[in-house]
Amino acid sequence: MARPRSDDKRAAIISAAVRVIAAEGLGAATAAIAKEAGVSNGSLFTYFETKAELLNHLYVELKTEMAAAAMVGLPATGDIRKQAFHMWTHRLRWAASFPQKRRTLVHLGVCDDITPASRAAGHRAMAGVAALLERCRENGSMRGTPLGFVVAILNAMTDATTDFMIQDPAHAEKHRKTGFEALWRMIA
Amino acid sequence: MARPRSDDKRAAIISAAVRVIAAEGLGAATAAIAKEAGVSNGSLFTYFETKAELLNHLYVELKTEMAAAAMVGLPATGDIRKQAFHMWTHRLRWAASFPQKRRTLVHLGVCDDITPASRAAGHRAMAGVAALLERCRENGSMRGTPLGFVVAILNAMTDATTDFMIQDPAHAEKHRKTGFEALWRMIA
Amino acid sequence: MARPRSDDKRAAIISAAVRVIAAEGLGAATAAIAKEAGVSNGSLFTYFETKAELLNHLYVELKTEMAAAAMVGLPATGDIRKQAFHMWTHRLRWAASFPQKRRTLVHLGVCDDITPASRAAGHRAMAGVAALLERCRENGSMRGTPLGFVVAILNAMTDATTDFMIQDPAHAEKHRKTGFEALWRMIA
Amino acid sequence: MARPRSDDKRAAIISAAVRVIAAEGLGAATAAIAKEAGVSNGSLFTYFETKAELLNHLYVELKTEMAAAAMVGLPATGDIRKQAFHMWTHRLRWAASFPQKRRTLVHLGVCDDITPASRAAGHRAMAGVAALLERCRENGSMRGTPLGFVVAILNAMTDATTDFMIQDPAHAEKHRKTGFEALWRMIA
DNA sequence: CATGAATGAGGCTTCATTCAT
DNA sequence: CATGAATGAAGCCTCATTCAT
Repeated sequence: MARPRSDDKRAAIISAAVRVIAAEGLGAATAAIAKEAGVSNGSLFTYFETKAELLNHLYVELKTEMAAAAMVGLPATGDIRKQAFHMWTHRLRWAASFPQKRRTLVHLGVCDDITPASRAAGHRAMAGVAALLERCRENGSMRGTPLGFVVAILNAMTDATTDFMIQDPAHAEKHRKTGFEALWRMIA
Repeated sequence: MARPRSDDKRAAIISAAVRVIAAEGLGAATAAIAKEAGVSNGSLFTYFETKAELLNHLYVELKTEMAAAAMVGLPATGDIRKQAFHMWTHRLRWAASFPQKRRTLVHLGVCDDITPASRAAGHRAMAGVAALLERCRENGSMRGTPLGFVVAILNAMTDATTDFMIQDPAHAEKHRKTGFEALWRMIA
Repeated sequence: MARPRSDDKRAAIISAAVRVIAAEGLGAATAAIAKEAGVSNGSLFTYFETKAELLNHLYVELKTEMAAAAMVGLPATGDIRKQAFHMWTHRLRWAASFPQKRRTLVHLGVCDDITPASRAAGHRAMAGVAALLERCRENGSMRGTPLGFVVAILNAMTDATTDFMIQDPAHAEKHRKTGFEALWRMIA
Repeated sequence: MARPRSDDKRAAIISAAVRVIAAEGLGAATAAIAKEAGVSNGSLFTYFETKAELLNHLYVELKTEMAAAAMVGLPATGDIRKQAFHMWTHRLRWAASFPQKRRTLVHLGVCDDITPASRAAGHRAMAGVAALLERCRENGSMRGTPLGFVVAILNAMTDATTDFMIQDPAHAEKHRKTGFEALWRMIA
């Protein structure tokens, strides 16, 4: 039944795209991505019909991975603050562990080619995070405001903290804590 | 490095660039910008030797304008919280009044062509804001952390709040206040 | 040169090619033809080693079919004018009944990939028509000129008449007759 | 006022297109045309925004030139048959003198990129020819039929005759006459 | 200096054909 | 043999930048 479409190759393209886009920005040539993936120029287009489609998949995939990383191993029960800190820590750890992924995600966040559908998928991926956040703020100062706003603030805080951890890696650990305290003061 | 004749023309190019980049992203063609500015194709390059140079000037100019807008009419004396709120309000107002400038600035924030020198200039433009912030947090919970971190958080909060005011304009006023309260809880 | 298994599949490809080329011109992708034929991408190339080969077969086949259609049911004896009119009518009817075939044939008539051999085969397929024409003109004004020229004129007249019947279908019947009278005046 | 758009260059592109398309068909690469015209790749697109636009201009230009050639030096008065023969002769002479132009025109006649507007312009260019034809047939056997049909027949006859003159150049002169007699019998 | 034509290096995508399954 | 993924050479067109006028 012919050579089946290879999941490996698809994954190779996606991960090559992360590397190349992190290095060159969204202007990165599809040819460069294909080469980095060890795949022919045209093959890229059997996996993604269009550069925009590749970008959209990348966006959803990275956002999903990030959200999953944030929630992995979350203690099912226990102090809500502890849970929130777990999420915060894991999300920052992901950003620190995969700086190219994060950088690419930042690029994609501003990219005009990302469709509303992809943005929506990104939001859905964050559902778990949002739910956790909801419980954090349900008795706190932000109890009245739309959850979306709180999520936006979380994202912004995460980005700022990450940026600063990268700029000043010597005190990364401390910045992580400071960031969380600030966040907690805000929402709880 | 003779200064080109017309400052008007230069300004026209910059403001055209804002409009075109807001609409089309950083991929906007220099020719499109020139046309929007009512200037010839080639003239653009007598005012900016390179597209990258134009982008850098744009970045610094917008960042400076934004910072200035935030500080304009700041009551010289009086309650620090009131001053901070003034700054917060004016900065958000600027973002709301010039959505294209804001959008362009977001694009430029992620652009690889912006040099470290330009980023530094952007920081310098924010000196007044930073000083105000310093006074806000000098007795607060974030007293120990680098000022840069606090500035980063302010920027992130501003962006998130602006995004949400745009998404949900019906309650823009309320979001502005909510955002400020959250910010204040964090840093003061 | 083992004959491939399925004559059906071969026929499916040919008839798909007619449809696709009629719609998209000679630039039609082999993949599109294969898909329309319900056959895999690669299979097309076990039936026709090359796109050019497919086009050549198509050319000969259509030309042959057209010639056969023109001669089918030709009264063996009787008035030569009546025979000629029969041929004329049937040929036009074929063109009207299979507009895609005709359109494709027109495209192929100008295609650089059609070999002299294929053109020759096309001529051979027209032998019956040519013989009939020979009898038409043997006592007429064109008695001295090469038969090939007369055939060329017949073809040209057929094309022009068909074009006009398509353009102005309300009077198709009348145009057919007008065309034949004109032809007859010319050659008989 | 900058280098003005050069009519020479434009003409060079058009005539290069004729040569290249005559040789390679409509699949000819724009790059090949540009090279043949002694012009850069991209320059072609300052003169014709699109390959299709080039093709359309080519079509109208060639059709117009052909029609003009047919009518040039037409005796204003005198025998209508003589006038028709003059037109016939000059048109065939044009086809013989510029075989590449004719060949390209044949290609373009079947090209899907030629717009209805261009076809209409082509018809307009043939207005003089059509008027002459009208006078030829006004008392003849085709007096009742639409002029468009008669024009179509003329074109078809011209093409057939040209083809045959090319195939059998030894008797070109004779074929021209034979063709005209046949035409005259048909329409007059 | 202003203008806009000229340049040519790429960029994205398509496609005939090959080849692993 | 059938299948459809793989390949990579083009193709069309865009664009930053240069240069003739």
